[in-house]
Amino acid sequence: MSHPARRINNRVGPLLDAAAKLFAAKGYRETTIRDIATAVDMLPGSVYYHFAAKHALLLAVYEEGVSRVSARLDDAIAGETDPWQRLGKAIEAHLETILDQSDYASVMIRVLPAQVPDIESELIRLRSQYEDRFVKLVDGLPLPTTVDRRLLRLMLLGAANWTQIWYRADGTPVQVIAQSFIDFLRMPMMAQAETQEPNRE
Amino acid sequence: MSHPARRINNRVGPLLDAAAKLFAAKGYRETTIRDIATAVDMLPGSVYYHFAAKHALLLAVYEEGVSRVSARLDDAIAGETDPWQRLGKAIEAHLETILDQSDYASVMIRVLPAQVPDIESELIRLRSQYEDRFVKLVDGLPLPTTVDRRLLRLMLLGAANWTQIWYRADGTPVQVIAQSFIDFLRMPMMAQAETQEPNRE
Amino acid sequence: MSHPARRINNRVGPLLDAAAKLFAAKGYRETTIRDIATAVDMLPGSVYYHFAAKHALLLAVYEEGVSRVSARLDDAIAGETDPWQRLGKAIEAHLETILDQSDYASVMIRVLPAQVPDIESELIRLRSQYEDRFVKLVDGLPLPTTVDRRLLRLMLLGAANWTQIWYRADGTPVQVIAQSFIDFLRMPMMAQAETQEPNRE
Amino acid sequence: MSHPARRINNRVGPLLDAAAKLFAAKGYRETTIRDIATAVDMLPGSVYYHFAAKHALLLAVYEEGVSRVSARLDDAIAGETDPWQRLGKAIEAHLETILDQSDYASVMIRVLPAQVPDIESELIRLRSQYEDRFVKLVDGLPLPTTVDRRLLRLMLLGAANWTQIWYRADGTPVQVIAQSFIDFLRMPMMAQAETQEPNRE
DNA sequence: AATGAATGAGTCTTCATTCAT
DNA sequence: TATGAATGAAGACTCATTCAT
Repeated sequence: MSHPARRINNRVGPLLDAAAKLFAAKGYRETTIRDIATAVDMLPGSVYYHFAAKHALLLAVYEEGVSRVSARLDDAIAGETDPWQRLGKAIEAHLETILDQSDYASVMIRVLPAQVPDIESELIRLRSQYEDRFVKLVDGLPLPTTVDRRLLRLMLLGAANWTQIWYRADGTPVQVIAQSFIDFLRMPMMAQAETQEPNRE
Repeated sequence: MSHPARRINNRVGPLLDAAAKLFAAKGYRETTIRDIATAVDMLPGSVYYHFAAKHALLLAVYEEGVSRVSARLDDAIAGETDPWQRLGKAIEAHLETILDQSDYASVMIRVLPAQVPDIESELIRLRSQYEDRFVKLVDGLPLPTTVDRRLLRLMLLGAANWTQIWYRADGTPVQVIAQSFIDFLRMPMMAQAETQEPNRE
Repeated sequence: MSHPARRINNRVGPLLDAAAKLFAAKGYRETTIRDIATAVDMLPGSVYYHFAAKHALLLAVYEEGVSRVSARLDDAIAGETDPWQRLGKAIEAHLETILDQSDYASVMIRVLPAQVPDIESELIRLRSQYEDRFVKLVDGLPLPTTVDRRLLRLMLLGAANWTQIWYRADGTPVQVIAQSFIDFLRMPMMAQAETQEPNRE
Repeated sequence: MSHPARRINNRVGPLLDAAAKLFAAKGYRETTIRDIATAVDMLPGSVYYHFAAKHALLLAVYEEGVSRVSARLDDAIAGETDPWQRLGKAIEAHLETILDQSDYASVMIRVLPAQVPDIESELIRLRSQYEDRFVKLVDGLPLPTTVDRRLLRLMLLGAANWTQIWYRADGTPVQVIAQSFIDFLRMPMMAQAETQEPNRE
């Protein structure tokens, strides 16, 4: 009752949004507190009323980022039972979130924990909290025992994360990218290739 | 050969080496001119006798990086004729260079052109000059016509570049990583999986 | 009794207590309004409802400090008639108050008027209001006319105030320190020394 | 040969002088890097070419301060053999240095180690390095065994250091102050007082 | 009586860069 | 070739203070 409208007129939300957008677009070091403050029409010093340090802002963004991709991913695979379908949906959700839907999630991929020593361990923890989902997803795949599942996961996730470097919103749709990545792994390229180039051995 | 004048002055070499090592280890923004100068027992101001700006150092490193991976890659695929073998060797050379052998090449992967607006376009040009090799390599692959070769290349290269994030020198050997990446694409996982689940056709 | 209005509001007391404790422990500059507010479970802005400025808080603490040491001292010498005894008791009261019993009094010794230009003169006035007692005390001493009573007082008070720098609650008791200081002045050290080293001339 | 005139055009000297003067006059916290820089006609940032941090400046001042008072004191007592004479000369040297002759030495007395946590221990070490001289000086005194030499020293040094609070260059000369402090301790005040007021009871 | 939210002036510090020597 | 000494613009952060509610 004494704080009926705690959320009203809350500047923390916009502040985080601005931080997320800028961290995602320019990187952590390249973004200044002034940039963020200006974006929400504040003075630099005022930011410190809400966050004790620049890295506290990043941490909050990271947490929200993890929270969002995680939720999005869990949602996406909720209905699926086929292991490959599940992984496909997961990658699709991953890409959609980090490329299109959430600056928070983008930051989580773009900013490396090692760049912010003050909170490196927290950042690492948050990241793996999310990436663990892929461990399980890949573990669920019906694969020959010879396949190194860890490498498979790292390959897929690496490829997905690297899309941040080349993805353009006006190019190949995210869904196509995601589906292609999965297909590249599932489809027997060699076999097909051999069909193309009949063996004459 | 490509830098005849550079050999005349024996300080430029060490300077670039130091810059490459530091850019690779800490990143561009995180590395100061003083860091680099100190590493070669110079004073910050002295660096400017050799390079007009910090970004000129980066550019030189990038050039050398491209030069080195390119040479290494060309060398690696020189003897190979089989398209998949060629790509495999290329990825192996790529990974070996950026992970183990050359700080110059590491920088080329680690430092994003957009981080250095002053020379962004040159950096992009240098990158693609190298990556074009993979365009050709993937084009050379015997693939079903349905395969989007651009996406295939981006996936493979993305996965390869992202290894910088998780690779540890005392873990899985580079060659194994490279070969696995190729195998994941060539081998019909679905089919194999079905093999695992014996076909009752 | 001396602050009838102050009792009405029960927040001013704790506020001053906290300010006194912090000023005494860390110094004036080193203590922030937030430190003080936090100590009484308030917000920084709320402090300004009670005090117009940080230095107003200090002034109030100073006043209370002077009031406390003065009362304590007056009390201590009330029954004494022997001038040296009176001085001894005074020093003892002084030390007890500034070292052990009152953060308010500590502040009065620790914080120099010159550190707070806004209220420098008030602070000086308050200090001397207290120190004047020692002027009288020393004036009351039966001393050779050659003795510069001002210097004697300044020496004694200086020595007493400086105890703040080295005093530890678990070391020499305050009473012993006070008595020693007086004894050092009264006792004929030279003569005693000569007694110790009997002249055998 | 390559640095024949290393000391020529040296700004470190003036810089330290300015720092010492300002620290002595206003205190450590109250003095800004800008104050110091302005005093030597520099920009704030330039100070950092010579000293890595504000507290590094203070440390250098402290060291020089200790060095100066120590030398001055050692010099002053060099010729003296009588223990009280030696102590007297020492106090005189002490007071002259911290009151009149050296801002460096003043700082050493004025700025408390606890005010600068970063270098607190070094500051304490430097202080005691100097104060140890007084331990020896007081130990050398022919005193009744009942006298607590530690307290005697602390009293004397405390009184001396506190002169910084009240000393005015146009008042009692330093030599007189020093001599009086010693006399107060040596002379049998009680006895003299009794002489002055012969008991006729 | 107190709070939440800010302000703005100022703090120490960093760092790419310059330039006379 | 290189250095010593700076510059200046910017960076993160601090803190006493204000004020509408």
